[in-house]
Amino acid sequence: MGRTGEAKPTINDVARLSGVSKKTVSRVINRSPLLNDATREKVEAVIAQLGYVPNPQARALALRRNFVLGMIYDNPNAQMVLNFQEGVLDAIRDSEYALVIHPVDRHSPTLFDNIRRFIEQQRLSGVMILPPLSENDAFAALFDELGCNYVRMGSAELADPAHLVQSNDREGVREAVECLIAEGHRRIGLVEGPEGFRSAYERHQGWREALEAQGLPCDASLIARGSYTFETGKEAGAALLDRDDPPTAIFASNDVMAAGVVHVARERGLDVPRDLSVIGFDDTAIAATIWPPLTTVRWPIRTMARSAARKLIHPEAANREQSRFPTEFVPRASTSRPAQG
Amino acid sequence: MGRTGEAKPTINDVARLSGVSKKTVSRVINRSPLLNDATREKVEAVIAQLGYVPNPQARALALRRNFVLGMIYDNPNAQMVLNFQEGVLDAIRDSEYALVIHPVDRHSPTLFDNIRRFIEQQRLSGVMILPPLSENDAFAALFDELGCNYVRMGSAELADPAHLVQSNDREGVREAVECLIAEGHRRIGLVEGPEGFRSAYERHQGWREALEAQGLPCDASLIARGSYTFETGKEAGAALLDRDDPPTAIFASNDVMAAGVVHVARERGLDVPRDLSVIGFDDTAIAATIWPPLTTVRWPIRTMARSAARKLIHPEAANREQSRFPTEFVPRASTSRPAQG
DNA sequence: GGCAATATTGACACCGGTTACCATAGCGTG
DNA sequence: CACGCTATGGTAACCGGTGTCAATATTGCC
Repeated sequence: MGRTGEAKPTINDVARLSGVSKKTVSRVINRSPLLNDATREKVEAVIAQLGYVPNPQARALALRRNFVLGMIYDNPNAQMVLNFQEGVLDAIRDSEYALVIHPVDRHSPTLFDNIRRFIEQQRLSGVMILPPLSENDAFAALFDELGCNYVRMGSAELADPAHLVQSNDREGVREAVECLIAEGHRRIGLVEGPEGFRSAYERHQGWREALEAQGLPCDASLIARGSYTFETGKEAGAALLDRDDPPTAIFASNDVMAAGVVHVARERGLDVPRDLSVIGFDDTAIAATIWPPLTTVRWPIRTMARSAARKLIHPEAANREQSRFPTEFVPRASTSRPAQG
Repeated sequence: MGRTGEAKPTINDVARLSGVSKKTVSRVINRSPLLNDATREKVEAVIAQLGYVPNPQARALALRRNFVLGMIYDNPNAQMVLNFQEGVLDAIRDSEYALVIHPVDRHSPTLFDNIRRFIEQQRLSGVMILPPLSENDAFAALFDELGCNYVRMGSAELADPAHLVQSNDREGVREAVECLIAEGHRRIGLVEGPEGFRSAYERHQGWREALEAQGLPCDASLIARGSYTFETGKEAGAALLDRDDPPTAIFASNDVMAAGVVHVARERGLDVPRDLSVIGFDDTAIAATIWPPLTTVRWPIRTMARSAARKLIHPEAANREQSRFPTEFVPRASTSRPAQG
């Protein structure tokens, strides 16, 4: 076993002690099939005795590839980012890959330089880009230019399916809003996500499709915009509730904003769900944590992350694997039939 | 600028094009002082022209050190983990360092092997260990054995101050509980954290010290244990509220459990804070998000993370830098005077 | 037993940087 | 003008792995 403080054993030490060449040791490490069992066992014994572990930097240099995946994001939602990280780690567990993370500020003027430097310096074998960054086609161009493999997480049809893992937000929202309609709601508000977000657009469309399918109006006064934060959820919720004719139900484009809507309803003495039904999106931890527990739409972040990581690790298999994942409606206690009237 | 798909330029290309030796290019990269300005400028021009970026793997191999920091954790609290990641990234921004993350399951029987493999394989320049993992002295021994630099994030006095960044949880809790007492509360419950957690112990002691200083009883029936999750917070809260003589205020050892307490109080028709005051710990996003906004104690995770990363990057400076950080009381709306009676 | 075919193994260059040490140029001196 | 010094730059070896290809050992077969 490795002794404290001493230099780590190298492939040369193993070769010398087992009386074979470096190359043979290398073959043992890489499980080359053209190798005598006796030799293999002899070398493996020495490896175990020395506690030898191959140096990943040397390997990366010789192979001209680095067993490191990168994750680039700028996301207000901690739980989502963490779920994603977990999913990636599921995929690389027990492999030689590692995950380096690179959060950025998407409003920074140096964003592109920042990402370029990150990619050039680290020479990753691939990167995953989370929304909303992933919605920007300019990044795809940058990664192509840098010769860096990448996968974008998206919520909609984007250009290049080989570099994409997506969920079907639109259908998920439509299903959720249809449930509200089925329960008798007729005025259903929308707290939509920020301008320029693909996910915001898709969820908006899901809401619209559900209403239009039932011949219900989708007028603009039923829509308020937030920016995926709790505070803006409160503001948007307040704007909708200020109408003369407030909605009896509100769909918010993410859980955090939905929590803001619940919050502001409460401040105004409204009971959720009796006076107002609320539905969120994401099914992050907050959904089950607030009172009342939030009805929401879950998208399988962790599963998608696993898939994204696998695409980077096994590029050949990339195009075979499913890359569109269904969402799931999660009914909880923040929705009910509307109060009559 | 780097052209798409082509092999990246190496130090040899730069040397050839600028008509000097590799070594001279290396000197330029490393800003060696014994170098003619004319030569330097010539080489720098070629570097810019080629878009040359040194290969970090080759560097790591030659220098026998890897510019990568690791972060090991098993934490139920997403916001805390993310804040920590942000802090580390503050510290390594604009440097050549990268951060790799390694979440683990602390109940896994293979935990030690898992961490050992991670360290041996990645050859990091240092790792940061988050609570509750950081409270286990066996890890420190493991890292010492592996010759891996490390910093433990702790909430209490631990063995080795050079490898430790801590916050003063006990004082923070004492201050918070003293505020409750000052408002007139006399029966103050404690939802403590899981057995074996140093942070749980320290926060428990803070509660106890505050009560004892005022001569108030701290009997065991005022204590219920959770495991830092929302569900167990609900259960512990329910246990305390089931007393014949329920507390008028409850301190929960983290925000998530505090949210659970608020939740269960609500289920029983109690109004927070009128019928029950609740204080949490951490000041993660959930604190401001639930209703009513939670009074809590903030520990400066991000600042501490920055400090931890700096300790790993500049080991010489490690012992000079402050390594005990104060907490801060954050009053919000979940506390008030007790209802009389 | 001799030979070709095949299974194993080794020698050596190379990946892209670094360090140790040497060579040369420019310059002041005796 | 030979000499020694400093400033600068080059050469070669090395970090710890990998690929190529040739060398050797073993085996099957006549």
